[in-house]
Amino acid sequence: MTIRDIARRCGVSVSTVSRVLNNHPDVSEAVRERVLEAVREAHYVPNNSARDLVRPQSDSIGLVVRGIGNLFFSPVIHAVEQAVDEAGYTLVLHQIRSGEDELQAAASLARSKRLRGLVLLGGCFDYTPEDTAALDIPFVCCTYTNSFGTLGRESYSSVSIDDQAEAYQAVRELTRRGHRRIAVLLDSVNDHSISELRYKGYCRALADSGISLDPALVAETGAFDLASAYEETRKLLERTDFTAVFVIADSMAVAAMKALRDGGKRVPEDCSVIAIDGVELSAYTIPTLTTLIQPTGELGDEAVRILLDMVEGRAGNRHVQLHTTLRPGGSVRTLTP
Amino acid sequence: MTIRDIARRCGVSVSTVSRVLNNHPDVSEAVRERVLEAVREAHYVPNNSARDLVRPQSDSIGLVVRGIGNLFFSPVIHAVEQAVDEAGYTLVLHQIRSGEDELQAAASLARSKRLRGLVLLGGCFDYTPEDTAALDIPFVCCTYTNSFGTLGRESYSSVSIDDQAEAYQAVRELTRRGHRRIAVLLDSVNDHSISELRYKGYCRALADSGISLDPALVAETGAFDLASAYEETRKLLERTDFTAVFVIADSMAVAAMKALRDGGKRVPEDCSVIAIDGVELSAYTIPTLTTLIQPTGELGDEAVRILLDMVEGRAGNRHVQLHTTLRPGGSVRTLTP
DNA sequence: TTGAAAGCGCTAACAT
DNA sequence: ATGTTAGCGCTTTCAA
Repeated sequence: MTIRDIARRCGVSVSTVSRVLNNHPDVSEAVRERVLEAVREAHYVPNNSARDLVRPQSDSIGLVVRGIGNLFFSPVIHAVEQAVDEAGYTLVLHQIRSGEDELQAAASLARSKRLRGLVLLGGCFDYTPEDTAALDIPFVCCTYTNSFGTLGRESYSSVSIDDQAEAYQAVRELTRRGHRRIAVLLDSVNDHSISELRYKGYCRALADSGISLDPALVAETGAFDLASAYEETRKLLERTDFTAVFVIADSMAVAAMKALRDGGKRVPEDCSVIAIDGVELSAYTIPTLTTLIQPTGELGDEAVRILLDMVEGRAGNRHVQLHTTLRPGGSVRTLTP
Repeated sequence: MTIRDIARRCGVSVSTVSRVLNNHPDVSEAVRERVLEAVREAHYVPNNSARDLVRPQSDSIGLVVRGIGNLFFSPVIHAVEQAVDEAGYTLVLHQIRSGEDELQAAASLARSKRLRGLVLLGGCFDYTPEDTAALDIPFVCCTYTNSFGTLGRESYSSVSIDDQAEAYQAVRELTRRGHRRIAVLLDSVNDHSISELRYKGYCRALADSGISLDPALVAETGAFDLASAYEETRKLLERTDFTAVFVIADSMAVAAMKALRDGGKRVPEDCSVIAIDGVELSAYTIPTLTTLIQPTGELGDEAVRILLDMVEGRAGNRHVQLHTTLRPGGSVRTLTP
């Protein structure tokens, strides 16, 4: 079933059918109706490949996500989808594995799908100009920046929170409430990524509070999954004692709270827990997780706004930094000596 | 950058480049090397649209998901992706909104992307033959069956658990442990979907245990989100009393446990909770949720196996029913009178 | 082993 | 208002 079949059925030319299909105004109402009817009854759907091939440019925006299952990404994906849709573009969602190179994947996707622009979700923080060379369309790093790479700020766009500053705030919230033995649960202290940034914020907060860093309080999971977070927290408990833990992500914090409880510590009576992200589910843990909520909807909206400004030539690249909001929860208590 | 540019750069014809790109054997090693080198340095990626257009059939399998954010779907999507990949096909992931018609979306996707087959995740349970008429390629309903539709069993494939039977098991687990005032938390008793099936299992289990159905114990949320689950559980608590709740999904159960706690009930001391699904996170609630785990990996694997058997003509349609496994958890206690 | 050329389904000039 | 036709980038006969 092609456009020619429809044309034949209606006794018109292919261009007329094409015009109807693309909502061009110069078609008589009668013919338009006839064509639409034929399209409907034949269940005809235009072949996108042929369209893409012939159109000067597509209306596709790519979204490359590392780990669609990441709880924190869900609302961001949703927002991006909505924003792209509202702007009249088509979203092409592409998920990659943790091992895959997102820039490589993005470049392939961009060329094969003729993308106009790209949103990268959950990518690396250390691109070099060579890495991004293959990407010849506008792109926005969503939820991260190139803090560890050599990519100039003028050569890419981003929307994110200030990971270091927010981590600083989270830990300061603990010191403000009297905690001094504060552990940190993270992926790795030098992953050149989110862990490292948030770890720096932790260190700076301790320093500013006159607390010296105790390596025993640093728990590295080496991964982002719940099982490792649980395990590391158990080990942490056996290794040393502390009155609070700063966890770099909500999901890990859920596992950490479980580990604390299984290790005989009540949250928040014996140990406080604070995290960053703010996934919906952590509002339903017992106790509710105290966390710095990322503005997921705005992150997605803003990413698309920046991208389309670039795509449509309204503006050049830019970097936007958003802020978190403290969701008080019940996992942090004030220490009264 | 097209195949012609590469051809020119190497001083060969486009057909030769095409042969190299498609791993045809009849190219001299020298030329092959030269072409590959040019491809690499030019960052050339073949235009997929052009390829799709000219190839008799694509190597694409579609996965249409309603709600990518659904925790329970994550591992299934992962498994499908892996299986499709391993079989040498390309997965096209398409997420739809809750309002959208998945068959409509699937049909469009199928035609525009020339899909060979489709996996439907989280679709409706009540298709009619007319609904699926537009779908002229093999498809598999993953995690559901057409229990409420008029579609003949011979005209589609499915992989799922027996929702009614599994719900029956879950509730029987409660009655076996002495519970008789058993509430149920679900979306709707007649949604012609998963809720309705699991509700039937609940009713049957009560009947078989000689317990009469009390309408006050039936809590309908009207939606699948956490907030509604929480609210309905709070209302349930005010309305009547009970010693156990059967929740039709893990995610809702997490919210329910919170509501019970906030309503002054300890789980499992004052109220037991059992659910179906088995998402990773519910293993980290306090207490660990007792639930019937769905074999998510197998659901995905089997869906792809069935689909490819159909696509490659090895076999016709078929229906596979898998079983859940009880994850004991700590949210159910035995009632000792 | 290689090249020339047809044509996949569609859109957008350019004609009429 | 409608039709004719030239490609878009690619794969694949068919010929050399």
